[in-house]
Amino acid sequence: MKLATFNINGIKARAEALPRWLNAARPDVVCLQEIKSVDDAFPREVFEGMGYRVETHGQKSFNGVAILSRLPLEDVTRGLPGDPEDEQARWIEATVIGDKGAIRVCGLYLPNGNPAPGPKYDYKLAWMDRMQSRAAELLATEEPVAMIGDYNVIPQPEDAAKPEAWVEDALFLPESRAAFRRILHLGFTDAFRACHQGPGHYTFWDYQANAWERNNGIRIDHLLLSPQAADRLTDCQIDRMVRAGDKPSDHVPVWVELDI
DNA sequence: ATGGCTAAAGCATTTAGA
Repeated sequence: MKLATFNINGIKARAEALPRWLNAARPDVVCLQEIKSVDDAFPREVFEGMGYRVETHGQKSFNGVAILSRLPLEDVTRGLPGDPEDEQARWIEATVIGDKGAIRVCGLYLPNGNPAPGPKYDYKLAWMDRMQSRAAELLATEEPVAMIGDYNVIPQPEDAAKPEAWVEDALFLPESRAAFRRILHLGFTDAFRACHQGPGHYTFWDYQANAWERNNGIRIDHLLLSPQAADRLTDCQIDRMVRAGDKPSDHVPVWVELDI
């Protein structure tokens, strides 16, 4: 099963680039972030025509997540538990039925949190606390689980081309990184780091200041696997050249191959 | 502190991203 995450930065703006990548990469399942669309405006027919089931959790203008799957989906749920007041569309879950078994897939768009300190940063940390609770619940099932998406966290200095530029940013502050590690240390595996070590691996390049041309990137899109999923991991790659295409998102896809 | 760019809402400019 090929499972991918891709922050597309607007479904309308990616009307050409997203189908182009799907046709080339042929993922079985992809979790999308920042669809920036209400559910009714999502062009589901385009993807249904390519053989994908479409499940969206959108809102007007900002945020919004979705799951596209060529495999059957069961028990789709929308929203991160723990705060009934939270109206931001950043979390969707579904059980994907693979050839050899099932996996619970969570698609997430973790809050940016800038400027820090401030209410947006407080929201980010509170959201990560809620995510940790949900992650612990899912681990307790002892089933394969993948939590994949835009985490808006740079885990380590080697995950940024210029770490010194991020020291006061919500993506790299010690509190953000500690909250990320608390989730990881419940027992999840960072799929990319299980397959690749060292610096120079990024998933986001700013549109400004020729960041792509200078390879001034950061690694903030992650796939975290429960032990039962990590045991089935055979490959993980960043599709970095998508950033060089026409009208690209500022993020690129990251995918895993799982023997499920 | 800002932000050289991009997207969305909506029609001029603001908000948000990271």
